Amino acid sequence: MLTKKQLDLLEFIHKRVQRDGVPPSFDEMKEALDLRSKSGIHRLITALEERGFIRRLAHRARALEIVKLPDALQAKLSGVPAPTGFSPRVIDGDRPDSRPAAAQDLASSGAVELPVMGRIAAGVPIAAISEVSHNVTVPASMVGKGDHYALEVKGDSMIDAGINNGDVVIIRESQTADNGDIVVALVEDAEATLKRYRRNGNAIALEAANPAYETRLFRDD
Amino acid sequence: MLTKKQLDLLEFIHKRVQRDGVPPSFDEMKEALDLRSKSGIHRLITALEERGFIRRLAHRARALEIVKLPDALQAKLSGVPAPTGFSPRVIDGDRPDSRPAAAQDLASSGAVELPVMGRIAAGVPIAAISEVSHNVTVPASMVGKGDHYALEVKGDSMIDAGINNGDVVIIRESQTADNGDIVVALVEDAEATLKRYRRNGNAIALEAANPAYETRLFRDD
DNA sequence: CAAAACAAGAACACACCTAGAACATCTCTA
DNA sequence: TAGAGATGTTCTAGGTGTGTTCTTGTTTTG
Repeated sequence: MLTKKQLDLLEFIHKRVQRDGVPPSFDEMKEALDLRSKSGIHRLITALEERGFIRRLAHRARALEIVKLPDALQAKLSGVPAPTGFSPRVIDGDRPDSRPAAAQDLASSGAVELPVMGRIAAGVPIAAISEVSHNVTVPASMVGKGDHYALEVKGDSMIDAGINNGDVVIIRESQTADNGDIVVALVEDAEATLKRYRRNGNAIALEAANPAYETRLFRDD
Repeated sequence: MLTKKQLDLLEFIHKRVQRDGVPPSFDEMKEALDLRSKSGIHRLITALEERGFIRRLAHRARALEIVKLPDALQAKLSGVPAPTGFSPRVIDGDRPDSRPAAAQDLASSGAVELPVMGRIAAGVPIAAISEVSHNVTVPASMVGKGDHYALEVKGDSMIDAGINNGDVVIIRESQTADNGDIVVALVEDAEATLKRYRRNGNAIALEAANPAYETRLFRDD
């Protein structure tokens, strides 16, 4: 999936994040790969992003994040013997309730099972999400790193973003959101809606992707 | 499932990814199989992709990835009858004995694998559908009775029906269509488009779900 | 606010790569 | 044994990956 250079760069980024907790700048990557120019790095980064290995924010310093590692690299870095090797990693028996072990099992066969946590309003808010209603199986390619779950969308407020009434959306759990991300917004602990997130100073805007709905503004807290 | 040549190639690719972390180029594969031309490799790769053993990005160097290994190869390489695909990011090794491969895993977990037969234009027609480009795994609940396949939608002509550019649609093969059904229309044996079907007497209308596109009318035959 | 740090990307050169048509064999299987 | 499919080969076309130099514009920081 990746060329040698791309793999090298990914490995370097990963090491730096491990060591410093901060991704390297283009200049540092340039040095690491022994290049004389940053624009080569720029293209490699673009290629990695295109292939889904990293995520990035445009025009932001060091704003990149490793989404997944290729199998080869993962084996190498973790010291775990090669995949075909016999590698019984025992997982403790405690299955975290809402994240079924099935999800992991299936990953190897191109599919992942995710819990559907009920419905969410894209227009009018609905009671907050809590219970697992059932599971759906989705292609593994839809799922990146981290914990995920699914929600059924009710309403049409995100229609311009290609999210229709009745669609099932896959949500990645995260502690942060970037401007323009579509997020599950939990407002006043009671209503959960799907909105586009935009922050401006200490104001937060939740926009619908449908002109018929208004943007809602909130204060920082 | 695979011919000898296909299996050989798959084995070679697997070994190289294991060793280098980087998949081989067509040229390297050509050497490995002792061929004088890369186009033979091209066909083998296509065959492997069609059968779901590898995934690939078009027009990208070395952009291929092994999705699964046939049982025979797996046993051979590991010396141990491994239960799943070879992907290491999965927790393997703690399975109740040998569950063969993807097919069964999926069947028991509410998922079905369907072939993606290329792209279809929702706006402008595209050459008729024929070849399998890769497979997708979908929830079993999306699939009813009969044969199904998948198509990737290109264009926006069905946007009002909730079908967006880039969506993958699941098609059920059928000999008949009712008024209002969305069908894959094969017109004059050359163009395949996604349209809403409507019959009136002996005239057939193919409507797009986007006011920007015109309804096309055909005679019965 | 200005300087320093950074990301984006155009343009050029060159090696490396993928896509696919066309034709001849060869090998199974109905 | 005919037909379909798999393979081997040759040839052609065109796109990609990388290294380099320079320029432009944005963001972060002191």
